[in-house]
Amino acid sequence: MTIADPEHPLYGISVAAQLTGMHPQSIRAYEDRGLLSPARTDGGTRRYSNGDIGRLHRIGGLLGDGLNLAGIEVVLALEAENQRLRAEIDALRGAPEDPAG
Amino acid sequence: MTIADPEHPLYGISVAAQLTGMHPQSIRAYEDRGLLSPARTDGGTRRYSNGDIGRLHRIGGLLGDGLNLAGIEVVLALEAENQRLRAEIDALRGAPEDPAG
DNA sequence: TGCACAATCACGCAGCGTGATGGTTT
DNA sequence: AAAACCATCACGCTGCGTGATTGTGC
Repeated sequence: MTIADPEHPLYGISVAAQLTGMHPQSIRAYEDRGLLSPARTDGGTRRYSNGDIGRLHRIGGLLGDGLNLAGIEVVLALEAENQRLRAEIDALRGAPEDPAG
Repeated sequence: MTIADPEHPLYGISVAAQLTGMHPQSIRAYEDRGLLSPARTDGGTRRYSNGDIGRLHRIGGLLGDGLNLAGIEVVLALEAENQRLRAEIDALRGAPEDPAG
């Protein structure tokens, strides 16, 4: 069931805009800054996955906190690394490998 | 030798400005934003430690990368947490508890 | 065929740097 | 008494949101 994959391309940009409360132009600007990389159709139209929507929500939260795009880029990278470090700690402690089972 | 303590208050704001290449007004603005908390004399004059200077250098680096103050606040917190997580991993791996011995 | 999309330009608002001012600490 | 400090105001520059435009994909 690849359709349930969080990275499966599902939405056009206007739907992504509705789901996130963002302006389509803003979403394109975030992509220009490298904050996300949605899939594209053969013709070049963007297709957003649920993972992309989640990432846009995180971006919107950080924007609401007053961060600019340069800061959001660094923060997202640090948060990803942080998550990886926490997983490593769990593994070293012998915790269950995957809480989602 | 408390004088060697990296948190020992040493410099006035103009010296801190020289050491970091920053404008004194900017340094005060960073403090207003909660990015650092230098010591104060009884009269209220700021005194910067070497730790404060290092933090200002890090702030300057992030500013050079285009981050705004809101982003720098989040990044510094994430970097501190990141460092703590790495130390925890080292400890779990049986590395020496304190490299400074 | 029509509607949504792509890419680009223009304008307005807010954050930040920095100079100026007047009073206080060292 | 002088020099450095404090806090605050004012102005200019830049990043970002967003509307308008013209052409293309679905």
